[in-house]
Amino acid sequence: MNNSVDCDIRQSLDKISFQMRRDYSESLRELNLYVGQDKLLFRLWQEDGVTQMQLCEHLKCEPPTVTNMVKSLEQNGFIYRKRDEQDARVMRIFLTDKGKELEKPVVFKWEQQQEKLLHSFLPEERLLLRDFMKRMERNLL
Amino acid sequence: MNNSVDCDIRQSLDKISFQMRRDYSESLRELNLYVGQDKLLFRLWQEDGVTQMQLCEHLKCEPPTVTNMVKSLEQNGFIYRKRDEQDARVMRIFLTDKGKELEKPVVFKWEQQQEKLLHSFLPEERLLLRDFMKRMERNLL
DNA sequence: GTGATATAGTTAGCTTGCTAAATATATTTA
DNA sequence: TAAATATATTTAGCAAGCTAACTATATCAC
Repeated sequence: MNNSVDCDIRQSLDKISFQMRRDYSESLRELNLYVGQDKLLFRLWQEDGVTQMQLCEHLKCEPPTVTNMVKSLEQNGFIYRKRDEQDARVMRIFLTDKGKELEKPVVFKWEQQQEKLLHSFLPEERLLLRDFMKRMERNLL
Repeated sequence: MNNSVDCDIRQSLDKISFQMRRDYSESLRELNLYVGQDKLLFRLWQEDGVTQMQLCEHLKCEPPTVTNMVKSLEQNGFIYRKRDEQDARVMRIFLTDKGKELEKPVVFKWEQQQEKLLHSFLPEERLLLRDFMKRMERNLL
């Protein structure tokens, strides 16, 4: 029954991603963030003043999603928007001090979550698992 | 750098679940379903006339989420609601014929998705992968 | 039986996601 | 130069999720 193994894998993946998202979401609420906003901020920690279009590409989501996320993050004082001087269509997004301060605690939460997910895995198992994950990732392209 | 492997695994998992959800969501639209509704229907295919509370437990989500999903599925004619005769607080959910007919095409879509995710994996790799997934699942409890 | 508590479900309002359609600005083309 | 097209963003409205607060019904305790 090859199929039942496949089915187990799909269901397990489903449970893991659901549970991770929920746990992580709850954990981020302590920082006054919603799940997904950390990924947007991560792009800004790498390079400040990025356009919404660039955020779209990084988050692999559609423009209206970015509009909403940016609006929420701006209302909470983590970022601010500035219209580009060369091209009046584009909005550039900048971190406030409050937004910059989130980097360390967010990265710490990522590490916490990784550790929770993987604590029972030996180093060589982690390498193999990474290989499997990357292969599945490619399969979905 | 054990940490960079862990980080890769978390990010990869994130990408896989995001992409799977998106692909699957798109695929379900052909059946006029939204992602997540299939899981609710699955519970009803196993046992018709279940209460909303039981759906909550099965979906591992909160009561308002079920209220909304049930409302949407009812409006689209896949299920209907009936108040319990013994206990006037509880709502029992039943499949319509239209809802029953979805079982086969939905299961087919699950199989399609499994195959897409795993097509490059050998049978023994799938067994090992399943083991890894189950271990991660347990780690999150 | 009356009052307190527990249970089932709903409503309101927030988030991330989406699509379709609208707006504003740039660029290209005739 | 004027019209057509392309690009960046926003708005409206939908879905799954959530929490907090509410309603309605049951049950338990006195």
